[in-house]
Amino acid sequence: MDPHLIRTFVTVARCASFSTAAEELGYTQSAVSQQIAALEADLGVPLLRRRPVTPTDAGRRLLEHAAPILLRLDAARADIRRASGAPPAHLRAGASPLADSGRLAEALVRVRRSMPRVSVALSVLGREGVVTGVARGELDLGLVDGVTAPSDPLRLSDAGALTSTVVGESPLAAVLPAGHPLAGRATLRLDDLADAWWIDAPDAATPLAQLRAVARADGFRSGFGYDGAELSVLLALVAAGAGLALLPESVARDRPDVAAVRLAAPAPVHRTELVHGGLTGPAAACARLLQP
Amino acid sequence: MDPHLIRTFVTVARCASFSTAAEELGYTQSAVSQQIAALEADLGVPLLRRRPVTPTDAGRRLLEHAAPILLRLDAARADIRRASGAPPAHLRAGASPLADSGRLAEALVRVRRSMPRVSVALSVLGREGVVTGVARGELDLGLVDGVTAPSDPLRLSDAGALTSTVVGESPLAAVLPAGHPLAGRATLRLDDLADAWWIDAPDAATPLAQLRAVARADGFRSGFGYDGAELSVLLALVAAGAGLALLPESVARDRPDVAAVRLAAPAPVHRTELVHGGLTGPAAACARLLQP
DNA sequence: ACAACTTACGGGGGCCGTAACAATT
DNA sequence: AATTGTTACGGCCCCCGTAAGTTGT
Repeated sequence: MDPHLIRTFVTVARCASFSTAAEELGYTQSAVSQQIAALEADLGVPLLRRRPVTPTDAGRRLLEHAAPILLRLDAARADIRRASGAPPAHLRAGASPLADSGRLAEALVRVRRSMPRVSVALSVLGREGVVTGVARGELDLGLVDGVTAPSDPLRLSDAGALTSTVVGESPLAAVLPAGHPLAGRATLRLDDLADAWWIDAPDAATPLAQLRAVARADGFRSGFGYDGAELSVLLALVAAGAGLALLPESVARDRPDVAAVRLAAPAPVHRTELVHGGLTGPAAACARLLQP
Repeated sequence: MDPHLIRTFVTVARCASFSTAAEELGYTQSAVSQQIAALEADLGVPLLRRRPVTPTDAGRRLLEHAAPILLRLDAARADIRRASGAPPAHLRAGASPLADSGRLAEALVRVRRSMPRVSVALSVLGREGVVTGVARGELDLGLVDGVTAPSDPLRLSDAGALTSTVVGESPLAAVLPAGHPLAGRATLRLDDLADAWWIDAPDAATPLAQLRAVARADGFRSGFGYDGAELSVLLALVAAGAGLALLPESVARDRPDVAAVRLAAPAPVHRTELVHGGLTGPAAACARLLQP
């Protein structure tokens, strides 16, 4: 189970082709063929059906394990690099779209003002992207948002030695078209919304899987997906009747075509957490500015 | 970051010696020396101080990552083996000391009675041991106990594709010597016990770290450790005044020398969960018998 | 001086590339 | 027939073992 082999296996499965994967990895397709054969021999199970190239059941299992394994490996390397070596002269921050990036931006500017020699960069990525970026050491800190029961930690994908602290919470609201029958209500219960139709927008809104976990209920069907992270697009979709979305209450203000109805207590909350793998140098200064 | 190298590194660090590790691994100490050198070259950091052999900061970081990484690798292999291949003709079960092993034993006996050709084995291990055993495929199912807030999952070490279901809960009690000033109370609050002295018995009682996490408080000091899993030994220690222990209420019955005082609501509970990596064959039958 | 880790060096096995082969469309 | 994956073979590199070298106690 050489990570090297896992990596090529993942690539082959994604490309659904030995030759394309070989090109992408800089090998000959013969080498790739041999690597897959070696992996299958090691595990004693065929992982791919050929022509067309499709993962077997065993292969699908391996695919599920591959990403976390490779991530942990990268995270370990990054963590070790952090442990030794001078604190960096730059600050790379990441934020998921619904995290309070305004506050982060302000903190970054203040850091740069007080330490003019450090270069600062901010990236907005999906939740996964932020967490994995921090884990891999590509980001010095990240602001990730999510939905949980109050006073419960966010369930982030586990990459090992990451620590996270709460930097903000805000009430959640179901966002619906302005004319919707429920739009007049003062509050709503999450359970009552399980039967509604939702927009599946894992980056721009609350992922439906997270929603089901928090509500401890199935349902939350979706017939409409949105893969981007643009809030305005999502709100336009809601207004057009594509489905509902669960968002922090504040985002729906100043839009006449949608209505936000706050969830009734006991309700899950929208929380943003600061994620990092050990704060040193400029990142530590930035983190201090983000504390309430 | 070849897993092979990580493995030897862990062994060397544990043995605090290249030569002893080499013997244990079946290599020459020269080979081990070269492997460590290769790993250090790959990471660009010294991992060990020599003479005496001691991990550096970076090495300590790697040690923390190593176990989860190697576990996940093993877990992936086990998961793939499970996915392909006939359901086994045996049933290997594990339980942590405070899990309801009586109920498990009964279920195992009934399984064996209805399927006389399957061989059954039961091991009592530490909590970690059960979870890792199931993850590695050495156990078909495990019964693990722990302490959490009600309606909160047990926080098990993450090895990937394991699923767990609740099979039982019982109230928690602080166990104290019979003559203790608090022994007469009807109930106690966990917060009030943070300043007491506790027995650090991670396998036989609630691990103190878990206690602090549930209580959301520091404290729970310890001046006395017990490494075994024997409940009678632990209760004898409590009776002798070594410290307090948090246990399911039932275990302290029939012992005149200790008193169990139930925790006042809202209190954490003692819960045992069934852990498995996909139920097939006899394991599925056993799991059905364990459902309430 | 000894114990223990490192370095030098040689052999063998594994890994990749070239090229011929096989199988599927 | 063309495309794509497999097998055969040869070279190179990596890895381990032997043995000499170095270092800290």
